[in-house]
Amino acid sequence: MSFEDKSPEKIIVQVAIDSPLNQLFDYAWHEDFATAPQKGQIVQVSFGRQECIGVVMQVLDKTDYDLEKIKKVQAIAPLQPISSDVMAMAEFAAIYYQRPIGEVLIPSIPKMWRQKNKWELLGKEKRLSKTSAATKNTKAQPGNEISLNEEQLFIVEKLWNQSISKKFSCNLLQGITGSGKTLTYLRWLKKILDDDESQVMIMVPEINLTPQLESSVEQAFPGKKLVVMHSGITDRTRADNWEKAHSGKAQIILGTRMAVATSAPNLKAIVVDEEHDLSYKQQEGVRYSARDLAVWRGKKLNIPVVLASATPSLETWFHAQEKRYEILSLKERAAKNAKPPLIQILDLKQEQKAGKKNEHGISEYLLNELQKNIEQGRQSIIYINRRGYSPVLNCQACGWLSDCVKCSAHMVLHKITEQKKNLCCHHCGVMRPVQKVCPDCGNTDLSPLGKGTQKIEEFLSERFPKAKILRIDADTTRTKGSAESLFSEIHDGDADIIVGTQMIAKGHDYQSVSLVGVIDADASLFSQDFRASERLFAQLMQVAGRAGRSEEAGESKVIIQTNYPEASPYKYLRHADVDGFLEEIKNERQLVGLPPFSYQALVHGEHKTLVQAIDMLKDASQLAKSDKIWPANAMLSDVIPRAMVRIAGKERAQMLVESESRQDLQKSIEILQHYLTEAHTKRKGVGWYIERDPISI
DNA sequence: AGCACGCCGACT
DNA sequence: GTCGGCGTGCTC
Repeated sequence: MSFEDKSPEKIIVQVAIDSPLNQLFDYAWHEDFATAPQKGQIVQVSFGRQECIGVVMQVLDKTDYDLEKIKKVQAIAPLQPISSDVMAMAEFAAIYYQRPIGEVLIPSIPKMWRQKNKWELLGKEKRLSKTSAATKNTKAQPGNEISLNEEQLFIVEKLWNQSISKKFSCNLLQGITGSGKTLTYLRWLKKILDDDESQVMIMVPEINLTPQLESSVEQAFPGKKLVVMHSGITDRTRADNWEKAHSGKAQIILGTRMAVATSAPNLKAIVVDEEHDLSYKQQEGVRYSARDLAVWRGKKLNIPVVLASATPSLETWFHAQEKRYEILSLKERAAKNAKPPLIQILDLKQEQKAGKKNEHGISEYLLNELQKNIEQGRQSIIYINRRGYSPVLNCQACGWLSDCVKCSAHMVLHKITEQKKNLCCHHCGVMRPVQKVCPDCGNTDLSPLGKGTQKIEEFLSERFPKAKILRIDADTTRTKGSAESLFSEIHDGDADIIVGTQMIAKGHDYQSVSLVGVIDADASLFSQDFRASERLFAQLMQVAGRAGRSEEAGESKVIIQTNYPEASPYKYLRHADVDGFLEEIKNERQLVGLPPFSYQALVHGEHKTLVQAIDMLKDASQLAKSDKIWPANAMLSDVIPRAMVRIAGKERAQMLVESESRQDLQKSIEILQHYLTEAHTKRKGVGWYIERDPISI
């Protein structure tokens, strides 16, 4: 090659790379490439001393960078460009969540597609194992469709009309447990899929907890190709599934929050099931809300979006009230004769006054109900949202508590075997054997304070020695397949009592559970977080829904123990009054100007020392507020230590940015980002990030 | 963020 | 004499 080659007509592409640098990098399009560059193409480039993959963001005929230093694109992935809606969504998310575009886009591409040496392998068909499942699926069973009730049919029709009109619309599909939300939206999607080209996306909170979901959705669409996208599948499967969606070969994309960025050329509908679920919010890296992005994507594509929930998030519910979203309610229980469970709020103070016993936090009344239920051969659930044996170990002589060295949290006592107990920090994961004596005073009488699932399990097995008790929490479901086998034990009727955390509330139908007992829910009433009561309500509604899903269960009862029966979540739970509850918290929020009546972003800072973390945020805050273009409408709070100051040895501080105007909030976080970047260079070891729409503050 | 280069301390 | 500590500087 000679210097005459430096023709000015060189094609330049701007490439997004997975790096924290907030910029694109210019590369020359290799003259040997047979095709012209296109936005969205996945390419391999040399970046510094490393080889990495990038995405073409723009095609230009010149560069502002030094032409001498420009490198050539090395290879093009054997794939179509990423669909334009995903590209646009990534560009939006990069600005909205204040992260470089590459950090948003590149991680959404499966790992194997990010390795050039795997490209060829991925083109080849895998072994036959998975294809047999597909063949099984083609065995359609026509006429086997469950017939919908009038309410459901009406909604299917309404959604179908939206599909025909080819316009964006967002729908809140609100219906109590057992009202057939899933059945309803599946039927609508099926109509869409009558067109062989069409694709649909279904998002669910945590698919690993509902292994049977995949097959049940598959059965709903005989002859159609379904792929799943979640963290529980192998890299190879994920790469294959992504490609099938990306190329249009798969019609149904079922997955968790990560699925929202799956490229799909013919997407015609998006469903976000259990839209209120917090797992839609990514809590590390780019802290996006998959639900919000799904709505954005639907709008971009001019297709209908369905947000389904029995207990919608206040944000979604409010949009529906304000007529920005269409509200589709399912008010009837689908199964005839299935009666809603009786919800009792049990006042523990009254019980105590009446001299009733309360063993291990379970009232005499609840114990008696348990006893009755066992005698009748029915299943019961005891819900306690705390895993482990006991939340803290305490020295009664000197008051020592089992605190974690690296975190501002107690270490939780876990029973490993009958004899052996460990202390474990739920925040940094540190685990150590429990000491025999108090490290401060040498006292040998250390006692566990409070109770978790293990302690309740232990107590119940002493109290009901003949009953079969199963515990379901993060500890018993850690290994692959263990959740599945536990749940099938329940379905087979092997368990009399199920003790568990919120894990038991998600998705599963238990046919013969007729008693749900909630113990120790009060703690979240006093949380700093303004969303705590909303969460508690949703959670309890969901566990309550586990009772009486079928006629088999007969008269079902939900007993919620509390010291504060007048607290609003309990008040509305009594009559399962979702709208009443949401109306009340909406009014509260309006009064104090909290979301959805304002928009928020939380600026996090972290460092080994709290002072440094705080100072850094303070500096940025000062600079930002005195900037000429700082919006008058944007409020910046004081810098405060986080509720949990220390995690894994890092001290954390925060400040809140709030505005009634979305645009002004955007403006202000851009200003803050600018100064943080400056301030950051002046300090070493200080980390920061801006979290848009924080779920807990 | 990676990954280099670069210039000072305890080891075969 | 070298391995390695992490300071700072760059990535089209």
